[in-house]
Amino acid sequence: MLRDLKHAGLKMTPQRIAIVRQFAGDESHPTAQDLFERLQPEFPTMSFATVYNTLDALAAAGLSGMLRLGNAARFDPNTDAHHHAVCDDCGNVHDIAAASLSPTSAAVRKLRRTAPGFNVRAVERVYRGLCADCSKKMVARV
Amino acid sequence: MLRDLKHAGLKMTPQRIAIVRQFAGDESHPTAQDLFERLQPEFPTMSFATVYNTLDALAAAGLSGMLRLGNAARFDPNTDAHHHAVCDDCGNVHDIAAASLSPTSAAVRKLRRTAPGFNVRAVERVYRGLCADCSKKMVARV
DNA sequence: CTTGCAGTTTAGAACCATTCTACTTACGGT
DNA sequence: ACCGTAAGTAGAATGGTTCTAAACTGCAAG
Repeated sequence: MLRDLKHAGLKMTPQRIAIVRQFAGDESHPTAQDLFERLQPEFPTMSFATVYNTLDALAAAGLSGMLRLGNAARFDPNTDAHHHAVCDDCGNVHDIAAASLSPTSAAVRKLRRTAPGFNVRAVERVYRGLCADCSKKMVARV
Repeated sequence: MLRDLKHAGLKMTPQRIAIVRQFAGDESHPTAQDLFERLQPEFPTMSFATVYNTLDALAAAGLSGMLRLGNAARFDPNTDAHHHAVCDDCGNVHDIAAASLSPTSAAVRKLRRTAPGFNVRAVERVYRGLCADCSKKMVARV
């Protein structure tokens, strides 16, 4: 990811390197707040704007994505096509591999009927339910 | 919807009646701000909290849903199973009818593989692309 | 019809996430 | 080493949502 950052013509500042190190490979879909807090010890003077600027730059370079499920935006370093499974109870988000986000021809046909003229680019899915841990807790609670 | 409100054991206040009147059947997926502004002329003293409280009550009674696509939450009075098509350009959201939000057996099988233990309840889809109007504009712009 | 009270509304403050601003700093090409 | 400019900083500003404490009001029971 660092290599890609450089390749995208972005300057390699210590802050960016630290953010990327913290972010790349993180599957917890952290918020800006999360990343900011984790970097506090190393960069006590870092500003929120830097976290947002860097995440925006990564997104603009196609190196990361964003996800909105609650009040706060969650950032996602996984650039492979994938969907998300969200736990109704704890709110944790898991990645679900997908072959592709491109609409299937069946989806295109359906949209032609229900939303004529809409030009689909991608189809995202959110699976809602209970994650493994919370499913167990629910059983225990009864 | 008003009947359902009463049936859900909620008090019929003038504010709630006005909100429901404004909201029911609205396919624009309004934000709290939108509804608040539309009700200003009729209820100049109404508070934001009332709009949120009422929308929360409706959601709790299963009479409406919520959707998070940008900074602001959008509310959705359509309780039929459906997905959403979001325009990349103008941000407008259209409903796409769906037979059901229950996971297909294929989806359940896939999740068993990629997220073992996750207990799916519903599958929501977001179709991203350009709406009919914006598609036209894009063509015109070239 | 009156009463009581739990559920509602209100204004405004508080809170959180995000963006903006004006300024300083420092990466990286020459 | 120098310079231009991209990036970082602190803090204020903005926008959305929730909270609080006090006043009000449907509505069920008398």
